[in-house]
Amino acid sequence: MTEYKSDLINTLVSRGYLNQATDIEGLDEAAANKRITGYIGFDMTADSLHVGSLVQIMMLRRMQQAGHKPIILAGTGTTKIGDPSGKDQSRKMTSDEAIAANKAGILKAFDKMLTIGDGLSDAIVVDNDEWLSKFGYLDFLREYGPHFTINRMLTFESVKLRLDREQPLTFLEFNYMLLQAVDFLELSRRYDCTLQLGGGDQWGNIINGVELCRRIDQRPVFGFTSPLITTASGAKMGKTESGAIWLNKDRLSAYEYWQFWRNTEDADVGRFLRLFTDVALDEIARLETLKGAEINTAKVILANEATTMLHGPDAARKAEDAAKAAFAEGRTSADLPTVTISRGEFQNARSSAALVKAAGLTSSMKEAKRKIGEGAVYINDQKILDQNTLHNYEDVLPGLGGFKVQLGKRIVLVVPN
RNA sequence: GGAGGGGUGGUCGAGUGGUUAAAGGCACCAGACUGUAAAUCUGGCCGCGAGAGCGUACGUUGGUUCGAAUCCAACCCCCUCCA
Repeated sequence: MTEYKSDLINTLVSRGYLNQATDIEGLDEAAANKRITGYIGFDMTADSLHVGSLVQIMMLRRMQQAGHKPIILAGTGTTKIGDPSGKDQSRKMTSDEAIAANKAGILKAFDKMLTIGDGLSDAIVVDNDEWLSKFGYLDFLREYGPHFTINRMLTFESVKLRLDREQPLTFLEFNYMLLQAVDFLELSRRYDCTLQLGGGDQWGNIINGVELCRRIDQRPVFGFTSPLITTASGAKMGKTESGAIWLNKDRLSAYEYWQFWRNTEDADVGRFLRLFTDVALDEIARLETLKGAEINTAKVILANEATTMLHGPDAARKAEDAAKAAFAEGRTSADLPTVTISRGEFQNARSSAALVKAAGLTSSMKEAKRKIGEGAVYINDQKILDQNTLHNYEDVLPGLGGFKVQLGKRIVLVVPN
């Protein structure tokens, strides 16, 4: 493997973040000689990011760890347009109010993962609405239009995908790449930002920015993208039917976040440890070689590290304890996800099926009953065979005040009040 | 504006008057096996009901018919070609 001069590039490459980069030697040189500033833009399309964006956040973190300065670009302006990259259909327009609310939610995760502030390598948050919303149409066209040819724009993956599939690509979306290119130019001027990072699907958008900076300001800037992270079995990471793995606590509890990492496939453990934790490379190399059931210790480390980084050490420890109690020792801990139900609805008892449904483990009574029939349900560690078994409120677990309701490996504490 | 094609369950995609809650694939959930893994096998996968069954559902709204996702009309949306 090539040795790079800078800590930053060495780290990014050796931990598996490199997919493509423009002039990596030039970037390496720059990063070796001075503090550089790099940014990643985030869409404000939901009120929380999910693990799909975690690689991106980690890259900013790696920059910070290496003493460089990360910029978190909140894409309020660009979200008003909608990035067509990697999507075979247009997104619905998001209202301005929703975008503002989403921004607040999304920024919470960055507080945990990065140091944000005024220090030399502290991250800063910038919003592209600041400049994008100020352009007049004619001014914008005259200023930037001449630097882009339709011929070239048509060659980009995001555009070709739509055209090939005969899916509509609106003029609105077609403009997205110009706006992102202008973002890079603005950031390079305002903050001396010389690096844009992003996911693999951002390559086209990024090189447009790199080229724009060179054409207009003759300023050499760099682009760097990460690979799309899939699991060893080929699935897109972090998207299950039961819901995305959200980064915000109010969307997904620390316990469930911990469980997500704990359930990593064997074949992914090493790669994920490198990407998503700060564990040293030689230690990871050792953990990877664990065979059979022993690799579970590596998964626990992965879960603990990842959860600590996002939700803090206390949350991680509680999640680990709760999991250990539930799976290894058959105990029940108060740190399991909790659902409250109202006693009023039922006089003195609830059926097993009703508890499973109330716990949110199934979406309907019907399904709850089915699962009971399959022998998948345990309540207070008793296997339930009859869906009509009644559970009196007096039977809640002492000390916890709730029923432990388990469907497969998912466990929820259902507390009547 | 003109001509043609199309809108089916989470998704892809069959079905063109009754045997269709709607084939099949994927995704997803659970069980078995295990190590809270993968692979494999099994079951499930609109809702309510213990069940017979009932209620909703094939872009929308009406209509024809004993009976429609399937036929007709109007409307909405999408695609292709032409202007």
